[in-house]
Amino acid sequence: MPSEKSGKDRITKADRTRARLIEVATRLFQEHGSDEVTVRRIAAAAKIEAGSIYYHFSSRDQILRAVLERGVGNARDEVLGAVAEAGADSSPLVRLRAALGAHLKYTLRHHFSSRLKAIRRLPKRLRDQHMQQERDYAAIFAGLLAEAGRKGLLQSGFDPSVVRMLAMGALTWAAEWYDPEGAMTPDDIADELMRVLTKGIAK
Amino acid sequence: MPSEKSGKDRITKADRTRARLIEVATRLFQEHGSDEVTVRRIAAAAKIEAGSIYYHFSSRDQILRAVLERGVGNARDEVLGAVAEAGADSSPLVRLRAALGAHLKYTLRHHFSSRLKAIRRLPKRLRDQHMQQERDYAAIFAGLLAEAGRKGLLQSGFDPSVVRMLAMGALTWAAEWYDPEGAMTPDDIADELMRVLTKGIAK
DNA sequence: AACAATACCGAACAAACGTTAGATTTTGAC
DNA sequence: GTCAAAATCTAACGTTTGTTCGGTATTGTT
Repeated sequence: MPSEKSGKDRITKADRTRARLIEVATRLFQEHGSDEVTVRRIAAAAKIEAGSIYYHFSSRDQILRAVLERGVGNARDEVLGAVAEAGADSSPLVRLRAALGAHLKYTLRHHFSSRLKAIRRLPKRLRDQHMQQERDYAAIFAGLLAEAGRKGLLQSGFDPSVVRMLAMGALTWAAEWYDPEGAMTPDDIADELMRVLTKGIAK
Repeated sequence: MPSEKSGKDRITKADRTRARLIEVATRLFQEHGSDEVTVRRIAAAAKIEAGSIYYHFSSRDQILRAVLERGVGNARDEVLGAVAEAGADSSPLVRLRAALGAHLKYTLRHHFSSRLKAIRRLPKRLRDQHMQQERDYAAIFAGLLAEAGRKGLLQSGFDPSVVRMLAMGALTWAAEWYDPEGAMTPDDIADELMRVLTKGIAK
């Protein structure tokens, strides 16, 4: 295995190969299910031989771990970016709309949900770590809801955490039925959800 | 392969074994992902040898097909049952609440979502058939929403099919985070969703 | 140019997979 | 009890999987 935490911060060839491996593995995990992707396919897509992968990763699960880690981290960055872009002084509900939209776009782009089921197979230690990342991610949305509540924008008598999970779940699951060829854009869907979320559909 | 469409309606031993195979396969697909369940594990759980399975099913995919078929069929039955129980003359929104509750309960009990992933791997012919079943299932909810619209119970300006998918998705995804040990019951969650769906959360 | 360290190849491994086919047992009708 | 049909067993098959390892290029430094 190549340089781990060595003082050398020079970009070696192994670093590039490792990055390329994570890149193609991520793409393959998106396009096909995470179970259909073999190390040989990853290797082929990275223009490398199968055995060479084990110079960079000690096992297949380590690749999955790297992909998941980068995945959640990126999603968090994108959602936080969208929230920031909405402006810190905008309404919490506007920022929530931005966050949900970014979440949906990321989920669609990376077919997030198909990965999650792989988590159960992960070693306990790594799984816990990933769950923590997931909690941090959810906290963004919970924070916005809480802020809206504090500013008196919300009704009372509902469970914010359940609503948060229902809303995020609705979008996460949207990746299963969303049709890029259809008339709806991701923003349309996010708008629709936000509309239901705020005003409801009943007269 | 045993009796197919023979006039004999006697319950043979193969019928029982076949039923038992579907039963344990269903359970195994729930508990573990559908990809981790091997033919040998199904056989072992059914107290049979691996090779004997091929007396009842011509391939592994045929088992999966049988499981999916029974799964969607049962879900449909339960949802329709809950709707009927609510009374044909009750408000469409009350019946929608009943349908969503039944959907959630079935999803929780059978860990439905974990199965859907396998659909992409199914032979095209079988997949189309299953998609059709899925559409029939969704039509129950679409019908209730449409009826509510016709009776003037709903606002205008939202897309019913998107709302339907968001609502069903929110519950389907609930299977990923629902904690049976927690304070919430499935009915609580269905109530919460129905509350948001109708009244929204904003002031 | 020479020489370690680095990066990768390529062939093999054992294990597990779905599946097959012949032998063997179990079942139900007579 | 007999005997064919039905149901299951048993032992293998050919693949594919993740992984290992000794060898071979490639690289960067002197």
